[in-house]
Amino acid sequence: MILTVLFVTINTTDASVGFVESREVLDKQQAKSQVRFSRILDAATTVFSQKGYKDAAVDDIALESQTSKGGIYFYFPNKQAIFLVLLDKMAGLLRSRAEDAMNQEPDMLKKGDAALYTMLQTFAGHRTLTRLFLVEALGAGREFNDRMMEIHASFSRLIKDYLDRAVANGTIAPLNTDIASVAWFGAVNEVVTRWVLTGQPAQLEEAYPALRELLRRSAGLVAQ
Amino acid sequence: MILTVLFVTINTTDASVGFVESREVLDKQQAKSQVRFSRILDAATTVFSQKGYKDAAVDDIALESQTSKGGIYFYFPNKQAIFLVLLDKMAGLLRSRAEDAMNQEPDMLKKGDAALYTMLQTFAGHRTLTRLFLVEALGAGREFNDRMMEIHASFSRLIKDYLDRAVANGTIAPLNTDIASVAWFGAVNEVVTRWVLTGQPAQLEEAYPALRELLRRSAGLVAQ
Amino acid sequence: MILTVLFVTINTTDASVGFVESREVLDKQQAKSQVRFSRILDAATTVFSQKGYKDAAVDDIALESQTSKGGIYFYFPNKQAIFLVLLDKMAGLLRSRAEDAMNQEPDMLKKGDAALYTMLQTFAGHRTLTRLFLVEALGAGREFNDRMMEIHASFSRLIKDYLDRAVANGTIAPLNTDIASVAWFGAVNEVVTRWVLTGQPAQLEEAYPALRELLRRSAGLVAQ
Amino acid sequence: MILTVLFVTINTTDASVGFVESREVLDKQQAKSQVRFSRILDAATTVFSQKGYKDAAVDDIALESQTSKGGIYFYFPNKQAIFLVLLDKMAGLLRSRAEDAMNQEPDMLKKGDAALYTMLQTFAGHRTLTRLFLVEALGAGREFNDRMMEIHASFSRLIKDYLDRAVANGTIAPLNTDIASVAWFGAVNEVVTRWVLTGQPAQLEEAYPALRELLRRSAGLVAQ
DNA sequence: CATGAATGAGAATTCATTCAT
DNA sequence: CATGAATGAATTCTCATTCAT
Repeated sequence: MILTVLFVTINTTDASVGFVESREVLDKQQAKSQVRFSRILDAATTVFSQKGYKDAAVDDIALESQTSKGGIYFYFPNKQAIFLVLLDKMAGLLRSRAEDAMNQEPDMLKKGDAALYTMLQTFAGHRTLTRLFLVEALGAGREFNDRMMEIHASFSRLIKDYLDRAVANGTIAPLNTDIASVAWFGAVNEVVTRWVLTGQPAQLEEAYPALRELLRRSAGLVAQ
Repeated sequence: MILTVLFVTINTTDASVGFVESREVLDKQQAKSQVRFSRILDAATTVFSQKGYKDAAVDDIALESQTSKGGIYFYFPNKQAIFLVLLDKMAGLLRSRAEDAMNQEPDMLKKGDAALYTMLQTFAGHRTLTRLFLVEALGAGREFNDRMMEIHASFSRLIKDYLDRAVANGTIAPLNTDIASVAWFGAVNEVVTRWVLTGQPAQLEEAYPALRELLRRSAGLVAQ
Repeated sequence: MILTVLFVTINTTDASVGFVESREVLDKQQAKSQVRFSRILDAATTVFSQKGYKDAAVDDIALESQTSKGGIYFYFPNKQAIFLVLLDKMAGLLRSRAEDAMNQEPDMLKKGDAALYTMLQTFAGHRTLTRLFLVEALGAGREFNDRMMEIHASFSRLIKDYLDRAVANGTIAPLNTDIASVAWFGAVNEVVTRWVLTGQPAQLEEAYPALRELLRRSAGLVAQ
Repeated sequence: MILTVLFVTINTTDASVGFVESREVLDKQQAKSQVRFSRILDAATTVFSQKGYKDAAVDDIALESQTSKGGIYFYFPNKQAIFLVLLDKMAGLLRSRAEDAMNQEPDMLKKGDAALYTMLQTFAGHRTLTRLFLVEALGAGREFNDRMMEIHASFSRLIKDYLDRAVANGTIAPLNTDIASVAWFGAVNEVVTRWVLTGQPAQLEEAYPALRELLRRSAGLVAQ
């Protein structure tokens, strides 16, 4: 790398350019690293999703990502770590999209609708990640259960916060938001899981109206 | 094993007696067989629930059931079969209890309540089986997903039938029972899953009132 | 197995034979087990001795012992255990032979001679085990060092006891038996190590007279 | 490497100077090279001594020496070479010190004492190198055994020469110096090995008087 | 010259399944 | 029928070595 820098320096008249170039060189390397990192994650998504966590071999991921086994272990300490990164990625994606959708909607009632629709949309747009998230993750082993429950809990909490605010707000009548939030999450979960495993409904978003109606009513709201 | 018994017989009284009483012997043997079969299933429940499907070794089950590996392979063609029997056992238990509860209740509305309460009760009484059913089963591998979806579907259909009848009945207003049944099942699922993995609520049945209220309302019923 | 027993019983007139045969059957199995166990140990001796502990693959031992890898892991929990068994075997062999030789010799001075000669003889008769014991064991890894030092210490202690008794006895004049015993052990060690690695002297026993003289003198005894 | 230095030069004063002073630059570079070379050796000493040859990773050495893996492979063709350099370094150190000590002592008897004391002192002052030399080296693999035996032999020869001269000299009575030299080396070896592995005696030099006495006597000398 | 990403050939260990006894 | 020895394919992870930058 220093050689590269020197080469540039000698061939230019400005040393500072040398540093600029050096930055670029570094960037190029980092970019390459990034690309490979992503390629591994993509491959892992595919493989985990196809074979399940336990049945997926690191070799499979290496093959799929066009890397070597050693290459994968350069980026990840072990198989589990890959899975966890994927899980967190999906959870983060869902959370941020849902929160964004809610923030952009001033109306309290419509906030919930927006979040629900956004989540269905996000799931629909990442079918393999969704499979990982809803199907493979729970049974992937003792070590993952805690993490999964945290993630589930974080979504339930998101819903609970919304419901609590809506109650405080007077938008909806008081209800057991603890159970309600868990149940809501479960309801959406199951609809999405069925879609991911059986392909019903063909377009996940088709479930939106009925689901919205259901959740609204369960919170004591009459359809308008 | 018959031979074993015979052997004993031979050494106690008379070999011919052994043959004469072979019928009785067979029964005895069948009973013994049954016992061993159950012992294996119980052991499998424990082990699968503790380690998960993939991490559970047939040796573990053999140890726990006080049999030998070979013994297990006499009763089951392979490891997967044990798991499937367990799954079906739990599904059957749940279904029959829920159906019984509904049949015993003439009032349409209360049928649903009874089914819900019975299911929570059944889950609560079989925590390890529940864990298998809701946590381990999904991620246990490709081969199990279809079966699991069938089971999920069968419960959703049970709910759907009930809702359809209630609609036809005029008990509740028309609604998308396809989505509703799946969502209901998911809602209950998630509440039970949380309980199984985190121990909340301490008594699963505590969730009943809130859950009942929620589901009722979602079907357009006002709490009485 | 029971079948075998029965078969025998039915075809004989004496039930007690049944038991005799059953014993024999068991013995036959146990004998087979013993044979395989030994075959693995022998193979391990060869392989470890040829390649060293670290470079020896369990696969090599499996090949050499005409077993499968799994077969080896049925008898030993891991590679290390095989090595330790071998080490203990050699240590036990040496110790017991040396002690026997000393016990059979009433004369104090000759006890030492007998022990020395016996050890040289034993080493000479088990060249590969000796290699393991003196060459491979020390550098085989942190976990083995403690054990090796224990073994070394046990031999030094054997020598020290002898020296102490000889001193108490008046056979030899007082000396620092702590250092002397370690040094003696080291002296013999090195002579044997050279033999094992370079083949000098051709017959290890050839070193006996000089070594005996050396050790005797070091204890303050004049050659007779 | 010159280029690297040039780079620095360019950025500090004047590029042309860089070329003019290229001699000096080369020296500077060589010095830097030397430093890095030593740093790698020191790191290797530490790491090999801590983990053993096989368990030490080149990465560990790179980390410890604050270099990169590639850097190490610039100075050494492979891992084995590092170890051999270390071995030769220790052997050379011991030899030269022992020989110096002997040369500085005119009295034949005291030559031996001086050599012994110097060796103990040298070992005591380089505990990690000693560990490498006496513990790790033997079991490090087939390839090292020959070299180790050469080293052992070279020390034995040193001792043998001394003994032969002492015999020729009339200082000591004739004895089998071939075996005696090996035994002496082994005796010292074992005392040092025990110290390195168990920490006994706390100060290695404490063993000197007893050891000296022992060796002297074994050569037929009465303590004065 | 230095760096560290990349490779790929193993290594130890596990385990479902079979089968002789 | 029961047992447990035996198999061997599969799996995760390691690491010396190479080489583009």
